[in-house]
Amino acid sequence: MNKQSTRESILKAALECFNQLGFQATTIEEIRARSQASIGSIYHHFGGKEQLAASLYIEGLQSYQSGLLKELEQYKEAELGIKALVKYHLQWISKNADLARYIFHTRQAEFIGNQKTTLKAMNKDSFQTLSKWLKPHIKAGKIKDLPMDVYLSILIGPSQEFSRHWLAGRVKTDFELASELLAEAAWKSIAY
Amino acid sequence: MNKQSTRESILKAALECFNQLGFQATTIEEIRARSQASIGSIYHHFGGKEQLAASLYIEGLQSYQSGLLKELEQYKEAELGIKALVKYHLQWISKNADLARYIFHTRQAEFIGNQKTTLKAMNKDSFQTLSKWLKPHIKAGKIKDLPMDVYLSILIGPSQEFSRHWLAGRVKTDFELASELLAEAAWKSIAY
DNA sequence: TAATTGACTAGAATATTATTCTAGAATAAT
DNA sequence: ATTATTCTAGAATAATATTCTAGTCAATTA
Repeated sequence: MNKQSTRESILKAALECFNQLGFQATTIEEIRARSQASIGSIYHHFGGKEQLAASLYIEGLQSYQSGLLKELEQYKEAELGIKALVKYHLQWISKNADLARYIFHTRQAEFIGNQKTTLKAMNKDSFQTLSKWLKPHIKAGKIKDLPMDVYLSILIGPSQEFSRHWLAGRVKTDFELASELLAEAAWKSIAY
Repeated sequence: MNKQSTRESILKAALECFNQLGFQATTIEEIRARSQASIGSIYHHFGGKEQLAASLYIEGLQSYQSGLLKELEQYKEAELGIKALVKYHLQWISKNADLARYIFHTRQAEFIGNQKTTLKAMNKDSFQTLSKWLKPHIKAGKIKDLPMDVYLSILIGPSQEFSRHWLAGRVKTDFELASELLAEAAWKSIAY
């Protein structure tokens, strides 16, 4: 009966609330009630509602990103890597639907104040790792040479868009099938 | 010296505030001050902070969507239509950066309560118009036949993703160039 | 083991902010 | 011209976030 740490309970309750009620409509009181923590604890651990939202966002994104990059680095071959990337993205979202709903539906600008720096660093980091992985394949003529930002948009955009619809419950297509189709499409869109 | 209607001033001030400070951090008082309206007027016109945000969102989206569909319907030919679609999307975003920043960065779940129905209707509507336009081209074997939701993700996703980065100021590539590249890519990704 | 320290919990007190309400001005309808 | 309706104002109130003081607990040191 290993009790969840208070901090964990608060994060969990907050995620529930934010997804169910939206950020602005969830009150600290509601989070307190659901997590069975005290107001004092919440403020001790997070400092406020915004920072709480930010922690949730950043910790979630971190878990997603690190997994993504770890996955990618297991592949040497271009096609396999690209497809794995897309599949990982979709898999992670379906396995962590609540967190994904929060992270990928959320308006970043909302809470980022202090954390802006952290976030930028994280993005830059994974951007670079990705670029580094791609470079040799571009040089080898396996995949097209486009401006990196256009590149990423073409590669990630469709999965991102699809996930958004799926999370919102607006998708009829089987997730597995879609995953295959999107991986294939991503590869086709950048392969020579 | 045709004075902007009070309602307009409020919307304008709210957009400014939401983009600059984020939804949660903007106070009614700040909107009142910037719009030079009274608290009473704000509540009279919109009913509350959430509904104000919702109106901004819905009216903006409406303007975007109707333009998009009107543009599309001018083209009979598949390739031209698809490319025009992508270009319109990007153009609209660059011409209406503030509104776009608000609409496409915003977390829908946030305020949608009452308006949920309105929004669904709008989406369904444009979804259908789009499907109808695509159908003959699919039948004619000009473009691939994929599940419609996967289809739209591939078509719209990259531009959406690129816009997000551009609006966040994270893009180095020239917007015009990117626009061409993305239109081309969109076409390639669905053409037979 | 007792004392000390720092992290953590509690919830009442306070401050901030959203919303309601009452009154009146401007505009439109009859 | 009179009446109804929409709109503007801002003070009064209610809801909510945050701070503050007083503790508890668990680890560390003397």
